[in-house]
Amino acid sequence: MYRLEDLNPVQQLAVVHREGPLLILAGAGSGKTRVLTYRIAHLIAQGVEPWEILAITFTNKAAQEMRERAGTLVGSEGRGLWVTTFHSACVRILRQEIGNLPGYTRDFVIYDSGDQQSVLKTCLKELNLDDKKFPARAVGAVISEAKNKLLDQDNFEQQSGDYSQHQIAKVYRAYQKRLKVSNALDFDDLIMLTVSIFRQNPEVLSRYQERFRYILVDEYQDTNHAQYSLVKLLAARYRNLCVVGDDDQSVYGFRGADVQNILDFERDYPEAKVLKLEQNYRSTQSILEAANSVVCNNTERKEKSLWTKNPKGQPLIFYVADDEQDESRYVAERIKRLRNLEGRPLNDFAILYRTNAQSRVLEERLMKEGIPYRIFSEHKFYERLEIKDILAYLRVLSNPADIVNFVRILNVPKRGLGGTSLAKVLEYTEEQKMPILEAILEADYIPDLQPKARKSILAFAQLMQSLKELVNNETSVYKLVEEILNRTGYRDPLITDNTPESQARLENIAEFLSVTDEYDKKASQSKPVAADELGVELTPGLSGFLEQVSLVAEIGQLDQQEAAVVLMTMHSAKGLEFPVVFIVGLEEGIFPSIRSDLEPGLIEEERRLCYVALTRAREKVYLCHAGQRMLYGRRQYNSRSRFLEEIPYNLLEEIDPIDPPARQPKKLKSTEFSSRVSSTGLNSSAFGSPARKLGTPLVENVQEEFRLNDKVGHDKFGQGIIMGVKGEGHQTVLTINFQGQLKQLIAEYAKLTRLKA
DNA sequence: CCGATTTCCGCACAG
DNA sequence: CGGAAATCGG
Repeated sequence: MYRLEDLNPVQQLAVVHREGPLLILAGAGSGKTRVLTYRIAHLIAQGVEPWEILAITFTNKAAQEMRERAGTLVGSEGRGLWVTTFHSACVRILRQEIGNLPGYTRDFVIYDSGDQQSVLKTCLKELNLDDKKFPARAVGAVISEAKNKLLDQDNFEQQSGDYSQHQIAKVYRAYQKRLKVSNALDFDDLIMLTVSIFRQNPEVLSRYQERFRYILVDEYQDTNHAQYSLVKLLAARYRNLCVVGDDDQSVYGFRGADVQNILDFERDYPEAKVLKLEQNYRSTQSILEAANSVVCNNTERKEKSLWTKNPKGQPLIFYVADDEQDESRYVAERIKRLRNLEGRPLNDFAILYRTNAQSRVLEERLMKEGIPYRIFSEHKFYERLEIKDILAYLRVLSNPADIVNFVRILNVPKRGLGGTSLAKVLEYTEEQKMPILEAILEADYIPDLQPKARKSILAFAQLMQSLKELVNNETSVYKLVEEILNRTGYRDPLITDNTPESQARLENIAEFLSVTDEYDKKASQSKPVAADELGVELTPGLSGFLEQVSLVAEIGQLDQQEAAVVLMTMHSAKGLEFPVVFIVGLEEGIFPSIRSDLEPGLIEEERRLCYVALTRAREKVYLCHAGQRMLYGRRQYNSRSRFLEEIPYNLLEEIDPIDPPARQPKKLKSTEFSSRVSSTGLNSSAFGSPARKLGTPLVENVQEEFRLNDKVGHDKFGQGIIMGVKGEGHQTVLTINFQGQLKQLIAEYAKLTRLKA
């Protein structure tokens, strides 16, 4: 059972709000998952049927967490409730409504980005496009972007202007054609085509509108246009749409997320109720204040001010490293000391970086120091070569038209069938317009094949035929995979090899087998009983298994409970929290990334990322800057990240209080922030300003008109207290706390009056 | 056709 | 620098 008393007043309002649109602006650590799950429980308690509720998240992890937490609140009352990702919801709808998409059957397969890539390469070759001018990756990105904007191949062609766009429009068309031949959809299609079916078939849409009378969307700031439209369509009738998000945490612009969706919610739904969850339960005041003062430099954002009842905590610690080696040494050393001095377990620590390339040095250091660590999101289980191979067998068996996966396995293991034979097979398949797996049964009629190749293809065809019988006899997935492995001899070369890599592959295969076994067992229990099964219906058999795999992409991570420091990008840290957080590489050109210099708006996204990173921490934040850094095989000299300058000085300390006080721990001198080295790595003298060493004061006579903690008055913002002083003379920038609202003002222009304390 | 060698290229990323 | 793809030679 759930208790409303466990929630703060605003959270309660969010939970009990019943009819009509609701926008919940949920700051970092404000208990939004709690609100969402309680809201689901409350709706059900108020008599809403669970199957009338649709809760959408972005990641499987979030969906699973929400399912579990909702499950403990409502128990078996939750049967029929949908708590899923956008993609998984769309797949379920599409399996049902695929009849509205000519050319597709319900066995359709989902192509991942790798599969997508190989289809694109074929298309580019077919159209004789220079793959230097049109790299498959880039073209794929354009097509994906188009789909996220709901532009199908016709719309895209219409709105394409220059030559290059017209060429891409051709590729787009060819690409869709090839997907259809393979009875395949890519991830972006799942959303775009669901929307398209809804738009073209009002009676279909109507059924779903009637069913999902209450819709909840998590991380609404991350929705792209297609997802936004999908939600809008579904909610159009009952308008019981509750969206939760934080515009300050929108960091996925690069994959089509549009912050405007959340900013415009009140325009789309004028009757919307808006609630702000501003109490943070996670971080210390210092951390929160630092995060706020960084993000308040952004212009396009909803005003909000996070606060907390938590203690002030210690200042954020700032370390200037010589280079990336020194940086990693510092991090490792700090972790060791905090473990010794404060008895912290390894799981307390997270190291966050901007790009994956930064992880290696850290890894090497941790390894050397014997500190157990775990890299979050190394490449995905289902994307490993051997797993993809086995999956390719399964996919072709389930969908005989699947060309990409056919190509993948034709010569795996080695059957002496290379590009030449493959081309002939493909040509024949295209002419005959039949599924490729059926085409090769007629290998005798395929022209121009070498006798050896012909024989080999026929043998392969018969092998697949025999495996297909197993599928038809509803053999368990486990048994099927075992038969594939045995009959193809897939593991033989790995066993012979006996290298560490081949050993790892064999282990992965063994793990895959246990995944299939688990699936067989789970799916055969017809009723979802346990609470954690809310919203997951497993179809027994191969197709159900494949769907699960396509949508989940990551294997249940149960065995990763062992204590270890975690390393991850700031992006993947979103939604997580740690007692101690290290943020490394605070350098212009790294973080913020080099690209934010030119593209407008990008810097604001980087700043939000900084906000996300800082607010992951509960107790302590360590910030590192390296004066020089080896990256991508070249040495870079970067100046300090502007984000460091945006944190008020009184919240930063350069000497960690856990150090023995050799000298008095000093506050950072503001002058140390004013000098910058140009990001080209050359010193700035070439640009007119005199070369000088970092740390040397720029201005000799500092007029200290305003000092920390001075009380000041402003005719617009009222009374405030100075939280930070940065820069000198004309450039002095003050960070002022006006009743919880942090503002950064230029002292010279702000017309401030000094008040007596 | 296959393995070895060279060349190329580089943000963030779930589904 | 390191991984993936392209190219070369047997």
